[in-house]
Amino acid sequence: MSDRRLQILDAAATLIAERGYNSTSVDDVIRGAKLSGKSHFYHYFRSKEELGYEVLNRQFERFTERGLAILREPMIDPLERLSLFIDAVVALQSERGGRGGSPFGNLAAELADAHEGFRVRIEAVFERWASQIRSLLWEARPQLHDDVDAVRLSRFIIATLEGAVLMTRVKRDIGVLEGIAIDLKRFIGTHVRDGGAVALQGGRGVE
Amino acid sequence: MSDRRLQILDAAATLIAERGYNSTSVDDVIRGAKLSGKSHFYHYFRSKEELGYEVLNRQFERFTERGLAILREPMIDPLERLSLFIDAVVALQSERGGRGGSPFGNLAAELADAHEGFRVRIEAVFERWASQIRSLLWEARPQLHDDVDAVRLSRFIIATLEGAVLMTRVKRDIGVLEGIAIDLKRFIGTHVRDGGAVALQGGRGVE
DNA sequence: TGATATTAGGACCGAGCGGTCCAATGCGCA
DNA sequence: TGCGCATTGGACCGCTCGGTCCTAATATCA
Repeated sequence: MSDRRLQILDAAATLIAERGYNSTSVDDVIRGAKLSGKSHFYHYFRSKEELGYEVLNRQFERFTERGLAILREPMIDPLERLSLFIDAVVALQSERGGRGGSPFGNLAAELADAHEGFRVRIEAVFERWASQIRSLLWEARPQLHDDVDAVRLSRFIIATLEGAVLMTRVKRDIGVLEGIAIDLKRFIGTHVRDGGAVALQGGRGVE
Repeated sequence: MSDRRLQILDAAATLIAERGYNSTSVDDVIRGAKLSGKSHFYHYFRSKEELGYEVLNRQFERFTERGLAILREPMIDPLERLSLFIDAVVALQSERGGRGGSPFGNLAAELADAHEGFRVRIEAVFERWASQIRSLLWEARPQLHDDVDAVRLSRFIIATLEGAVLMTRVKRDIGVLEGIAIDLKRFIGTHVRDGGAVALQGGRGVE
């Protein structure tokens, strides 16, 4: 992948995260990536749609490196990994200063009904994310109650995190996400055999 | 409020829920509400922005009538009301066939960072919603553990529901929302003194 | 009947959109 | 030196956008 292509992708990713796909014009991307003109952009991408697809892929790659990687750390207890992963999501959002929500959730809300091509790609992203959590839960199954439904629990975790990031954006208050993260860990703890006191810190109401 | 105004508001609400605010043109609204032309529309609304604000208000009014009303039913046990409210959210989304997510969540994702006017209005909507849940939790406090944080729990409920509706939209599968609703009730149940077996049905893993 | 809103309908505006095309540069490499 | 590619820069296209303006037709009620 050429440098310029990555440069365009990064500029577009930032803009789309801030303003959404439709409200980010190709001219905005050109300005953001400091290209010389339209022809320069269309030298690298066939269309704005293609750009959008690749931005989504790249955002997921980044998320895989900076967030999901924690789920696969082999030396850490699986449930603690899950806790660290939730912390990482909070930290990632904190870095952005509350603005610019989840790159997936944003596109989902904007395009899920309007653009089938994006919908299926976003669905695939969430599925890959969920499958990572599922395999972690599988790894942790000796510590969990027998009747834990990994599919349902993984969806619950993702939905809650996505919703929490959205609320944080609206209220411009990272504390919202932090509080929900604590409660989410508590909920996961209720699936653990001994009550969840081991790996998932944060008892009821403890800040 | 004149009939025509309401007609425009309803048409716009449907379109904006489906396609978002930016992707709904004034001409679309005119076609949807069967107006004769632009001047006819601008006879009732000063701008598209004003229309958007009033659509948001109207959506919240509708949600107050059809959803939040359950939270205030005086003859039902508060925790059971909360359960019924969650069921109502599921039913509302089910009616829409999985498409068209939360009218608030959609606008939030699309406009929270880009348009301050919308952001503060959406924040107010979520705050009013949260306050209804808080006062219900206050009512239910004899049944709850002493250390339940009503502010945090109400935010958790809203975030999870919003996230779940979004996931349902992406996967086009109402079962996602139904599963998360069950888990959400279970989580609320963990805040109840006797273990939550009374008002909130649905034990662990029971479908 | 006449005065007054409301409704209808279309022409028009400046701006931005995604996208195409073209001509002129640099710039390394055989 | 000359070939080929990346880069620069701008003109241009058809279309849609939010919004304005102006003129009739139609309903309402004194």
